[in-house]
Amino acid sequence: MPSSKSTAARAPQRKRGELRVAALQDAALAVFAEKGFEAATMTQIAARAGAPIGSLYQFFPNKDVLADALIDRYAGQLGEALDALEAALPGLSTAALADALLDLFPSRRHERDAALALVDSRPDRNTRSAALRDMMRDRIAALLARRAPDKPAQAVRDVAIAFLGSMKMVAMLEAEPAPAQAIAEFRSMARLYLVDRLGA
Amino acid sequence: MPSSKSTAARAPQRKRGELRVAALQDAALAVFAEKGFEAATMTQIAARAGAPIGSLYQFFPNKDVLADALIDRYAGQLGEALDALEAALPGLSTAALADALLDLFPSRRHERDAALALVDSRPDRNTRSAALRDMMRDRIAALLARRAPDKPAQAVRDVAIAFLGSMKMVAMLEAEPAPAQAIAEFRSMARLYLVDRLGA
DNA sequence: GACTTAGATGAGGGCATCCTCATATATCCA
DNA sequence: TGGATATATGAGGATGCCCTCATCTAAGTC
Repeated sequence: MPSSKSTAARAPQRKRGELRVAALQDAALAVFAEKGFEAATMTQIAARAGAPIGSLYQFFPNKDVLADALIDRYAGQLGEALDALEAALPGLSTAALADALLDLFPSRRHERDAALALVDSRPDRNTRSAALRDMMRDRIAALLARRAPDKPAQAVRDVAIAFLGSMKMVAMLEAEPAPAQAIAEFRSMARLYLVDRLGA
Repeated sequence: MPSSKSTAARAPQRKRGELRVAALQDAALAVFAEKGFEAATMTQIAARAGAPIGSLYQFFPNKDVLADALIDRYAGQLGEALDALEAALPGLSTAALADALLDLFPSRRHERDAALALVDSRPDRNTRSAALRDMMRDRIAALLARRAPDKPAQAVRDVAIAFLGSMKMVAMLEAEPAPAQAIAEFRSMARLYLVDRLGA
C-alpha cells in the first residue's frame, strides 16, 4: 500500500500542462533554494511561476509531493551524470575521478541549492532523501570498486560514504559561498584521500 | 542601532527565573534538534520544559531570539573547548590536533544537533550563525598558524576553512548516523590532509 | 462543429502558530 | 513585615498557511 495520504503528482496530458509543470517546478526550485522547505509557501511558488494556486494544486496535491518531485528529478540528473562518468572511467586517473565526482553537485547550481534545502531539514518525510543518498553511495562504491578490485566490498562502501560526504561539503561550501581558495583546499583534501586509498 | 524588531532575551533576576530559563533552553535545544527550527513550535518547547507559554515569552520575546540564545550558548562552550586546546597545543602532534578538533562538535551531542538544525536553514536571520562560523574559522586559523609560522596568513585561513568544513561534516555524519567505519574513514581523510599541509 | 476532458482560477474554510495581556502569585530587600 | 518587582498563567486575537471546490475556458477528437 502507498505510504499514508500523500497521493502522487499528476502527470500533465496536454502541451500546455507540460509547460505549466515545468514552470512550476522551476519556480519551486528557486523558492525552496532561497527560503528552505518549511519557510517556502505554496502561494510564493505559484506566484513565481506566474500561475494561480489552483493550478499548482492541479499537478502537485501537496507541498511534500512537490518537494519529492524535485528530488526525483535531481536524482535522475545525477544518475545520468554518473552514467557518463562510468563510461569514461577506464581513461581516468584516480585524481581525475575525484575531481569529476567533486564537480557532480556544483555543476547544477539551482538544483543543488534546492536539494540542500530539501534533503535535510524535513522530519519524517525524508524517504526520498534517504533513497537519493543511498543511490549515490552505491553508485560511487561501484565506481571505486572497479579501481580497487582487491579491496573488500565493505571497505569500499565506507570509502564511498566518506567521499560522498566530501562531495556534499564542496556543494555546501560553494553555496555558502566560501572563498575559492578555501574550496580548492577542500577539494585537494578529498583528492589526496582518494589517491591514498585507491592508488594513483 | 539594534537590528530590526527582535529586542533581546531578558536575563532572569531571581533564582527561580534562572531555573526556568535553564529548563526552557534545554527544552528548546531538544525540540529544535528533533524537529528543526521552523517545525518546532513555541508551545511544544514550553510544554517540554513544563512551563506555560507565557513564561517562555517572559524571557524570550520571540522564536528567533530563543534560537540565537542557544547558538550563543553553544558558541561559548566551543570557545572554552578551544581555550583548552590552545593551552595543550605545544605538546600535540599535528595528527593529535586534528583528532582533537574533529572531536569538538561530537563531544556535545545535544548542542551539536540543535546547532545543525539552527545554523543552516534560517533565511535572513542567520547573523548569529555567521558569527559562530567566523569565530571558529579565526580561532582554528590561530591554532594552525602557531604550527606553521612561515605560512602566509591567507593560506592558513583557507586551510582553516577547509578543515572546519571537515569538522562540520563529521558532526553531520555522526548525527545522521553513518556507520562508524565510514566516519573513521572521513576523520582519517581530514587528518591526512592536515598533516600534509602542516607537517607532522 | 459538437463533445469530452484537461486545465484555469481565486475566494475562502479550517486550522495551527506566534504572541499579547490582564491578572494573580512568589520572591527579595529595607 | 510590607512594599516593590519579578515571575506565573493561559485564554484568545491576529495572522498566515495549506488546501478545496465550484465554475469557467481551452484543447484535442470524431
